[in-house]
Amino acid sequence: MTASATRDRICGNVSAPEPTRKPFPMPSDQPETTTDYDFSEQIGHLLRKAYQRHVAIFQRNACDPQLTGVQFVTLCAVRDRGPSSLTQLVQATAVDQATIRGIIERLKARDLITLASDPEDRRKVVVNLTDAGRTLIEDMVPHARRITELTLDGLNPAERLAILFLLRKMNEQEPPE
Amino acid sequence: MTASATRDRICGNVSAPEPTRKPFPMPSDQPETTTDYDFSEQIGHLLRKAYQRHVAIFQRNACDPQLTGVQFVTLCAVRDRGPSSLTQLVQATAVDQATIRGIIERLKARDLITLASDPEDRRKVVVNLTDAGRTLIEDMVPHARRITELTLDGLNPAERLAILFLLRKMNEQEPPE
DNA sequence: GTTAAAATAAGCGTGTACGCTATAAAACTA
DNA sequence: TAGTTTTATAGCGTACACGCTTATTTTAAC
Repeated sequence: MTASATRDRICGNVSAPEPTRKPFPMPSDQPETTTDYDFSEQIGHLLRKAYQRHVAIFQRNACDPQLTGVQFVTLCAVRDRGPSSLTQLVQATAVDQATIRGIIERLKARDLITLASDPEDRRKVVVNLTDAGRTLIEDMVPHARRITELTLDGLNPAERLAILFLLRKMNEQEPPE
Repeated sequence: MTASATRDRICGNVSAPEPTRKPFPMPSDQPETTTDYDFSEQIGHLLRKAYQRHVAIFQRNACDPQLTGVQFVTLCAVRDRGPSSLTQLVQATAVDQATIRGIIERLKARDLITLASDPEDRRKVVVNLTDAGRTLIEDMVPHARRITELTLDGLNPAERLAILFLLRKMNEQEPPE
Protein backbone atom coordinates (compact mmCIF):
# COMPACT_ATOMS: atom_id res chain seq x y z
CA MET A 1 0.00 0.00 0.00
CA THR A 2 2.73 2.40 0.96
CA ALA A 3 4.86 1.00 -1.80
CA SER A 4 2.21 1.67 -4.40
CA ALA A 5 1.53 5.09 -2.96
CA THR A 6 5.16 6.01 -3.38
CA ARG A 7 5.16 4.63 -6.85
CA ASP A 8 2.14 6.76 -7.58
CA ARG A 9 4.21 9.82 -6.86
CA ILE A 10 7.10 8.62 -8.94
CA CYS A 11 5.62 7.41 -12.17
CA GLY A 12 1.90 7.97 -11.70
CA ASN A 13 -0.21 10.61 -13.32
CA VAL A 14 1.56 13.42 -11.56
CA SER A 15 1.34 15.43 -14.73
CA ALA A 16 -2.14 16.68 -13.85
CA PRO A 17 -2.41 18.12 -10.35
CA GLU A 18 -6.20 18.22 -10.44
CA PRO A 19 -7.51 20.11 -13.48
CA THR A 20 -10.62 20.53 -11.31
CA ARG A 21 -12.83 18.84 -13.86
CA LYS A 22 -15.12 16.28 -12.36
CA PRO A 23 -16.68 13.88 -14.86
CA PHE A 24 -19.50 13.05 -12.47
CA PRO A 25 -21.07 14.88 -9.54
CA MET A 26 -20.13 12.65 -6.68
CA PRO A 27 -23.19 11.32 -4.82
CA SER A 28 -21.79 12.15 -1.43
CA ASP A 29 -18.58 13.54 -0.03
CA GLN A 30 -16.53 10.92 -1.79
CA PRO A 31 -13.10 12.32 -2.45
CA GLU A 32 -11.77 12.36 -5.97
CA THR A 33 -8.76 10.39 -4.96
CA THR A 34 -8.41 6.87 -6.15
CA THR A 35 -6.65 5.60 -3.08
CA ASP A 36 -9.75 4.90 -1.02
CA TYR A 37 -11.47 2.83 -3.67
CA ASP A 38 -11.34 -0.77 -2.50
CA PHE A 39 -12.58 -3.10 -5.21
CA SER A 40 -12.94 -5.98 -2.78
CA GLU A 41 -15.69 -4.14 -0.90
CA GLN A 42 -17.77 -3.26 -3.94
CA ILE A 43 -21.13 -4.90 -4.51
CA GLY A 44 -20.09 -6.29 -7.89
CA HIS A 45 -17.07 -8.07 -6.52
CA LEU A 46 -19.02 -9.49 -3.59
CA LEU A 47 -21.80 -10.70 -5.88
CA ARG A 48 -19.33 -12.40 -8.19
CA LYS A 49 -17.64 -14.19 -5.32
CA ALA A 50 -20.93 -15.23 -3.75
CA TYR A 51 -22.21 -16.63 -7.02
CA GLN A 52 -18.97 -18.49 -7.70
CA ARG A 53 -19.10 -20.04 -4.26
CA HIS A 54 -22.66 -21.13 -4.93
CA VAL A 55 -21.70 -22.68 -8.26
CA ALA A 56 -18.94 -24.66 -6.55
CA ILE A 57 -21.42 -25.90 -3.94
CA PHE A 58 -23.86 -26.85 -6.68
CA GLN A 59 -21.32 -28.88 -8.58
CA ARG A 60 -20.29 -30.79 -5.48
CA ASN A 61 -23.82 -31.54 -4.35
CA ALA A 62 -25.81 -32.21 -7.49
CA CYS A 63 -26.88 -35.85 -7.79
CA ASP A 64 -25.83 -35.70 -11.44
CA PRO A 65 -22.30 -34.34 -11.88
CA GLN A 66 -23.02 -33.24 -15.46
CA LEU A 67 -25.99 -31.09 -14.51
CA THR A 68 -25.34 -27.40 -14.02
CA GLY A 69 -27.44 -24.96 -12.05
CA VAL A 70 -28.65 -23.20 -15.15
CA GLN A 71 -29.60 -26.49 -16.78
CA PHE A 72 -31.55 -27.44 -13.68
CA VAL A 73 -33.32 -24.09 -13.65
CA THR A 74 -34.27 -24.60 -17.28
CA LEU A 75 -35.66 -28.06 -16.59
CA CYS A 76 -37.67 -26.70 -13.67
CA ALA A 77 -39.04 -23.92 -15.86
CA VAL A 78 -40.26 -26.42 -18.44
CA ARG A 79 -41.85 -28.53 -15.74
CA ASP A 80 -43.58 -25.54 -14.13
CA ARG A 81 -44.83 -23.97 -17.34
CA GLY A 82 -45.41 -26.98 -19.52
CA PRO A 83 -44.33 -27.09 -23.17
CA SER A 84 -42.47 -23.86 -23.80
CA SER A 85 -40.88 -21.99 -26.62
CA LEU A 86 -37.33 -20.74 -26.34
CA THR A 87 -38.51 -17.19 -25.85
CA GLN A 88 -40.76 -18.24 -23.00
CA LEU A 89 -37.85 -20.02 -21.36
CA VAL A 90 -35.66 -16.96 -21.79
CA GLN A 91 -38.20 -14.93 -19.82
CA ALA A 92 -38.76 -17.60 -17.19
CA THR A 93 -35.12 -18.39 -16.49
CA ALA A 94 -33.39 -15.05 -17.10
CA VAL A 95 -30.97 -16.88 -19.33
CA ASP A 96 -29.82 -14.96 -22.37
CA GLN A 97 -31.42 -15.81 -25.69
CA ALA A 98 -28.14 -16.73 -27.29
CA THR A 99 -27.20 -18.82 -24.29
CA ILE A 100 -30.43 -20.82 -23.94
CA ARG A 101 -29.78 -22.44 -27.26
CA GLY A 102 -26.64 -24.15 -25.96
CA ILE A 103 -28.43 -25.22 -22.78
CA ILE A 104 -31.28 -26.72 -24.78
CA GLU A 105 -28.84 -28.49 -27.09
CA ARG A 106 -27.07 -30.14 -24.17
CA LEU A 107 -30.30 -31.14 -22.45
CA LYS A 108 -31.55 -32.55 -25.75
CA ALA A 109 -28.32 -34.46 -26.30
CA ARG A 110 -28.90 -36.14 -22.94
CA ASP A 111 -32.54 -36.93 -23.80
CA LEU A 112 -33.84 -34.92 -20.87
CA ILE A 113 -36.06 -32.87 -23.17
CA THR A 114 -37.61 -33.17 -26.60
CA LEU A 115 -37.90 -30.51 -29.25
CA ALA A 116 -40.80 -30.06 -31.62
CA SER A 117 -42.03 -27.28 -33.83
CA ASP A 118 -45.33 -25.62 -33.16
CA PRO A 119 -47.67 -26.35 -36.10
CA GLU A 120 -49.53 -23.12 -35.39
CA ASP A 121 -46.38 -20.99 -35.52
CA ARG A 122 -43.62 -22.63 -37.43
CA ARG A 123 -41.00 -20.28 -36.05
CA LYS A 124 -41.40 -21.70 -32.58
CA VAL A 125 -39.40 -24.53 -31.07
CA VAL A 126 -41.44 -26.23 -28.37
CA VAL A 127 -39.48 -27.77 -25.52
CA ASN A 128 -40.91 -30.67 -23.56
CA LEU A 129 -39.70 -32.86 -20.71
CA THR A 130 -38.96 -36.53 -21.27
CA ASP A 131 -39.64 -39.07 -18.54
CA ALA A 132 -35.92 -39.08 -17.84
CA GLY A 133 -35.96 -35.33 -17.47
CA ARG A 134 -38.90 -35.43 -15.12
CA THR A 135 -37.26 -38.15 -13.05
CA LEU A 136 -34.03 -36.20 -12.86
CA ILE A 137 -35.88 -33.19 -11.47
CA GLU A 138 -37.55 -35.37 -8.84
CA ASP A 139 -34.20 -36.85 -7.83
CA MET A 140 -32.54 -33.47 -7.88
CA VAL A 141 -34.93 -31.39 -5.79
CA PRO A 142 -33.74 -32.67 -2.39
CA HIS A 143 -30.18 -31.99 -3.46
CA ALA A 144 -31.20 -28.53 -4.62
CA ARG A 145 -32.65 -27.83 -1.21
CA ARG A 146 -29.38 -28.88 0.35
CA ILE A 147 -27.45 -26.68 -2.07
CA THR A 148 -29.53 -23.70 -1.01
CA GLU A 149 -28.94 -24.63 2.61
CA LEU A 150 -25.18 -24.90 2.13
CA THR A 151 -25.00 -21.65 0.19
CA LEU A 152 -26.74 -19.86 3.04
CA ASP A 153 -24.66 -21.63 5.68
CA GLY A 154 -23.20 -19.09 8.05
CA LEU A 155 -26.31 -16.92 8.01
CA ASN A 156 -28.92 -17.25 10.73
CA PRO A 157 -32.62 -17.53 9.80
CA ALA A 158 -33.24 -13.79 10.01
CA GLU A 159 -30.20 -13.06 7.86
CA ARG A 160 -31.34 -15.62 5.30
CA LEU A 161 -34.69 -13.94 4.95
CA ALA A 162 -32.94 -10.60 4.75
CA ILE A 163 -30.58 -11.49 1.93
CA LEU A 164 -33.34 -13.10 -0.13
CA PHE A 165 -35.45 -10.00 0.39
CA LEU A 166 -32.64 -7.63 -0.52
CA LEU A 167 -31.62 -9.55 -3.64
CA ARG A 168 -35.23 -9.67 -4.82
CA LYS A 169 -35.52 -5.94 -4.25
CA MET A 170 -32.32 -5.28 -6.17
CA ASN A 171 -33.47 -7.46 -9.06
CA GLU A 172 -36.79 -5.69 -9.31
CA GLN A 173 -34.93 -2.49 -10.02
CA GLU A 174 -34.42 -2.07 -13.70
CA PRO A 175 -30.92 -1.44 -14.96
CA PRO A 176 -30.93 2.18 -16.19
CA GLU A 177 -31.46 2.53 -19.95
CA MET B 1 -50.37 -24.78 -9.51
CA THR B 2 -49.13 -27.87 -11.26
CA ALA B 3 -52.45 -28.52 -12.92
CA SER B 4 -52.65 -25.02 -14.29
CA ALA B 5 -49.03 -25.15 -15.33
CA THR B 6 -49.64 -28.18 -17.49
CA ARG B 7 -52.53 -26.33 -19.04
CA ASP B 8 -50.32 -23.41 -19.92
CA ARG B 9 -49.60 -24.98 -23.27
CA ILE B 10 -52.69 -23.28 -24.64
CA CYS B 11 -50.20 -20.57 -25.52
CA GLY B 12 -52.10 -18.01 -23.49
CA ASN B 13 -49.86 -17.80 -20.46
CA VAL B 14 -49.15 -14.16 -21.06
CA SER B 15 -49.89 -13.51 -17.42
CA ALA B 16 -46.35 -14.56 -16.53
CA PRO B 17 -44.25 -11.43 -17.26
CA GLU B 18 -46.38 -9.40 -14.85
CA PRO B 19 -44.60 -7.75 -11.91
CA THR B 20 -43.42 -10.05 -9.21
CA ARG B 21 -45.66 -10.79 -6.31
CA LYS B 22 -43.75 -13.13 -4.10
CA PRO B 23 -44.63 -14.19 -0.59
CA PHE B 24 -41.87 -15.12 1.77
CA PRO B 25 -40.95 -18.79 1.54
CA MET B 26 -41.32 -20.24 4.98
CA PRO B 27 -38.36 -22.41 5.87
CA SER B 28 -40.35 -24.36 8.44
CA ASP B 29 -42.75 -26.72 6.76
CA GLN B 30 -40.89 -28.03 3.74
CA PRO B 31 -42.35 -31.34 2.62
CA GLU B 32 -40.32 -33.70 0.50
CA THR B 33 -42.54 -33.08 -2.49
CA THR B 34 -41.15 -31.38 -5.52
CA THR B 35 -44.12 -29.15 -6.16
CA ASP B 36 -43.24 -26.44 -3.69
CA TYR B 37 -39.69 -25.99 -4.93
CA ASP B 38 -39.59 -22.62 -6.69
CA PHE B 39 -36.27 -22.15 -8.44
CA SER B 40 -36.84 -18.43 -8.85
CA GLU B 41 -36.76 -17.93 -5.07
CA GLN B 42 -33.53 -19.82 -4.49
CA ILE B 43 -30.41 -17.99 -3.45
CA GLY B 44 -28.43 -19.23 -6.46
CA HIS B 45 -30.93 -17.92 -8.96
CA LEU B 46 -31.20 -14.57 -7.20
CA LEU B 47 -27.41 -14.25 -7.05
CA ARG B 48 -27.06 -15.02 -10.75
CA LYS B 49 -29.67 -12.44 -11.70
CA ALA B 50 -28.18 -9.80 -9.41
CA TYR B 51 -24.71 -10.31 -10.81
CA GLN B 52 -25.96 -10.23 -14.38
CA ARG B 53 -27.74 -6.97 -13.70
CA HIS B 54 -24.54 -5.55 -12.26
CA VAL B 55 -22.53 -6.64 -15.29
CA ALA B 56 -25.01 -4.90 -17.57
CA ILE B 57 -24.72 -1.72 -15.50
CA PHE B 58 -20.94 -1.97 -15.62
CA GLN B 59 -20.86 -2.30 -19.38
CA ARG B 60 -23.09 0.73 -19.85
CA ASN B 61 -21.19 2.94 -17.42
CA ALA B 62 -17.54 2.11 -17.88
CA CYS B 63 -15.58 4.94 -19.43
CA ASP B 64 -13.90 2.36 -21.65
CA PRO B 65 -16.40 0.12 -23.39
CA GLN B 66 -13.81 -2.65 -23.83
CA LEU B 67 -13.01 -2.87 -20.13
CA THR B 68 -14.83 -5.55 -18.16
CA GLY B 69 -15.41 -5.58 -14.43
CA VAL B 70 -13.02 -8.45 -13.91
CA GLN B 71 -10.34 -6.70 -15.94
CA PHE B 72 -10.80 -3.58 -13.83
CA VAL B 73 -10.55 -5.58 -10.63
CA THR B 74 -7.33 -7.13 -11.91
CA LEU B 75 -5.85 -3.73 -12.73
CA CYS B 76 -6.81 -2.46 -9.27
CA ALA B 77 -5.19 -5.46 -7.65
CA VAL B 78 -1.92 -4.81 -9.47
CA ARG B 79 -2.06 -1.17 -8.46
CA ASP B 80 -2.78 -1.98 -4.82
CA ARG B 81 -0.23 -4.75 -4.47
CA GLY B 82 2.50 -3.62 -6.82
CA PRO B 83 4.24 -6.04 -9.20
CA SER B 84 2.46 -9.36 -8.79
CA SER B 85 2.72 -12.93 -9.99
CA LEU B 86 -0.28 -14.63 -11.51
CA THR B 87 -0.79 -16.69 -8.37
CA GLN B 88 -0.86 -13.56 -6.24
CA LEU B 89 -3.45 -12.06 -8.55
CA VAL B 90 -5.54 -15.21 -8.37
CA GLN B 91 -5.68 -14.86 -4.60
CA ALA B 92 -6.27 -11.12 -4.64
CA THR B 93 -9.03 -11.11 -7.25
CA ALA B 94 -10.75 -14.46 -6.69
CA VAL B 95 -10.41 -15.08 -10.41
CA ASP B 96 -9.66 -18.65 -11.41
CA GLN B 97 -6.07 -19.45 -12.29
CA ALA B 98 -6.93 -20.62 -15.79
CA THR B 99 -9.11 -17.56 -16.31
CA ILE B 100 -6.63 -14.96 -15.14
CA ARG B 101 -4.32 -15.89 -18.01
CA GLY B 102 -6.90 -14.77 -20.55
CA ILE B 103 -7.48 -11.57 -18.59
CA ILE B 104 -3.77 -10.86 -18.46
CA GLU B 105 -3.44 -11.63 -22.15
CA ARG B 106 -6.09 -9.09 -23.09
CA LEU B 107 -4.72 -6.43 -20.74
CA LYS B 108 -1.27 -7.02 -22.18
CA ALA B 109 -2.57 -6.80 -25.74
CA ARG B 110 -3.95 -3.37 -24.88
CA ASP B 111 -0.65 -2.32 -23.27
CA LEU B 112 -2.28 -1.69 -19.92
CA ILE B 113 0.21 -4.00 -18.20
CA THR B 114 3.65 -5.40 -18.82
CA LEU B 115 4.87 -8.92 -18.21
CA ALA B 116 8.32 -9.88 -17.02
CA SER B 117 9.85 -12.96 -15.51
CA ASP B 118 11.15 -12.91 -11.97
CA PRO B 119 14.92 -13.47 -12.01
CA GLU B 120 14.72 -14.83 -8.47
CA ASP B 121 12.06 -17.39 -9.32
CA ARG B 122 11.98 -18.23 -12.95
CA ARG B 123 8.59 -19.88 -12.66
CA LYS B 124 6.97 -16.57 -11.93
CA VAL B 125 5.46 -14.10 -14.37
CA VAL B 126 5.51 -10.62 -12.87
CA VAL B 127 2.68 -8.29 -13.87
CA ASN B 128 3.16 -4.55 -13.78
CA LEU B 129 1.05 -1.52 -14.68
CA THR B 130 1.95 0.69 -17.60
CA ASP B 131 1.32 4.42 -17.47
CA ALA B 132 -1.69 3.85 -19.70
CA GLY B 133 -2.99 1.26 -17.27
CA ARG B 134 -2.52 3.59 -14.31
CA THR B 135 -4.26 6.40 -16.13
CA LEU B 136 -7.15 4.14 -17.07
CA ILE B 137 -7.67 3.24 -13.41
CA GLU B 138 -7.68 6.91 -12.45
CA ASP B 139 -10.24 7.70 -15.12
CA MET B 140 -12.30 4.67 -14.25
CA VAL B 141 -12.64 5.03 -10.48
CA PRO B 142 -15.37 7.70 -10.55
CA HIS B 143 -17.31 5.58 -13.00
CA ALA B 144 -16.79 2.56 -10.78
CA ARG B 145 -18.30 4.48 -7.89
CA ARG B 146 -21.29 5.33 -10.03
CA ILE B 147 -21.62 1.67 -11.08
CA THR B 148 -21.73 0.63 -7.44
CA GLU B 149 -24.31 3.34 -6.81
CA LEU B 150 -26.50 2.20 -9.71
CA THR B 151 -26.23 -1.46 -8.76
CA LEU B 152 -27.48 -0.62 -5.27
CA ASP B 153 -30.17 1.70 -6.55
CA GLY B 154 -33.49 0.80 -5.00
CA LEU B 155 -31.96 -0.01 -1.64
CA ASN B 156 -31.94 2.56 1.12
CA PRO B 157 -28.71 3.27 3.05
CA ALA B 158 -29.45 0.73 5.78
CA GLU B 159 -30.28 -1.93 3.22
CA ARG B 160 -27.06 -1.21 1.35
CA LEU B 161 -25.02 -1.75 4.46
CA ALA B 162 -27.02 -4.89 5.16
CA ILE B 163 -26.47 -6.55 1.81
CA LEU B 164 -22.75 -5.77 1.82
CA PHE B 165 -22.52 -7.22 5.31
CA LEU B 166 -24.49 -10.34 4.41
CA LEU B 167 -22.54 -11.03 1.22
CA ARG B 168 -19.25 -10.62 3.07
CA LYS B 169 -20.46 -13.01 5.74
CA MET B 170 -21.54 -15.56 3.14
CA ASN B 171 -18.21 -15.32 1.35
CA GLU B 172 -16.29 -15.86 4.55
CA GLN B 173 -17.95 -19.23 4.87
CA GLU B 174 -15.94 -21.93 3.24
CA PRO B 175 -17.60 -24.08 0.61
CA PRO B 176 -17.80 -27.56 2.24
CA GLU B 177 -15.11 -30.01 1.08
C1' DG C 1 27.72 -31.10 3.93
C1' DT C 2 26.63 -32.47 -0.58
C1' DT C 3 23.42 -34.63 -3.52
C1' DA C 4 19.46 -37.09 -5.33
C1' DA C 5 14.63 -37.95 -4.81
C1' DA C 6 10.14 -36.35 -3.39
C1' DA C 7 6.89 -32.86 -2.56
C1' DT C 8 5.29 -28.45 -3.60
C1' DA C 9 4.45 -24.39 -6.47
C1' DA C 10 3.82 -21.68 -10.87
C1' DG C 11 2.19 -21.60 -15.09
C1' DC C 12 0.35 -23.68 -19.80
C1' DG C 13 -3.08 -26.12 -23.03
C1' DT C 14 -7.31 -27.97 -23.76
C1' DG C 15 -12.23 -28.80 -23.29
C1' DT C 16 -16.75 -27.55 -21.69
C1' DA C 17 -20.22 -24.29 -20.02
C1' DC C 18 -22.34 -19.81 -19.45
C1' DG C 19 -23.13 -14.90 -20.83
C1' DC C 20 -23.57 -10.96 -23.90
C1' DT C 21 -23.58 -8.35 -28.50
C1' DA C 22 -24.53 -8.12 -33.09
C1' DT C 23 -26.34 -9.85 -37.20
C1' DA C 24 -29.21 -12.41 -40.21
C1' DA C 25 -32.93 -15.41 -41.78
C1' DA C 26 -37.48 -17.19 -41.44
C1' DA C 27 -42.29 -16.84 -40.15
C1' DC C 28 -45.95 -14.24 -38.68
C1' DT C 29 -48.87 -9.74 -38.43
C1' DA C 30 -50.64 -5.16 -39.65
C1' DT D 1 -45.56 -4.40 -48.39
C1' DA D 2 -43.61 -3.07 -44.01
C1' DG D 3 -42.72 -4.22 -39.53
C1' DT D 4 -42.43 -7.42 -35.63
C1' DT D 5 -41.37 -11.77 -33.47
C1' DT D 6 -38.76 -16.02 -33.10
C1' DT D 7 -34.91 -18.46 -33.82
C1' DA D 8 -30.16 -19.21 -35.68
C1' DT D 9 -25.16 -18.00 -36.05
C1' DA D 10 -20.69 -15.89 -35.10
C1' DG D 11 -17.47 -13.91 -31.98
C1' DC D 12 -15.61 -12.52 -27.66
C1' DG D 13 -15.15 -12.79 -22.53
C1' DT D 14 -15.55 -15.17 -18.15
C1' DA D 15 -15.36 -19.51 -15.43
C1' DC D 16 -13.74 -24.06 -13.94
C1' DA D 17 -11.69 -28.81 -14.35
C1' DC D 18 -8.07 -31.77 -16.00
C1' DG D 19 -3.56 -33.10 -17.18
C1' DC D 20 0.99 -31.52 -18.17
C1' DT D 21 5.81 -29.17 -17.94
C1' DT D 22 9.10 -26.68 -15.49
C1' DA D 23 11.11 -24.63 -11.37
C1' DT D 24 11.83 -24.40 -6.49
C1' DT D 25 11.87 -26.27 -1.87
C1' DT D 26 12.04 -30.04 1.23
C1' DT D 27 13.66 -34.53 2.66
C1' DA D 28 16.48 -38.32 2.91
C1' DA D 29 20.61 -40.74 1.76
C1' DC D 30 25.07 -40.79 1.53
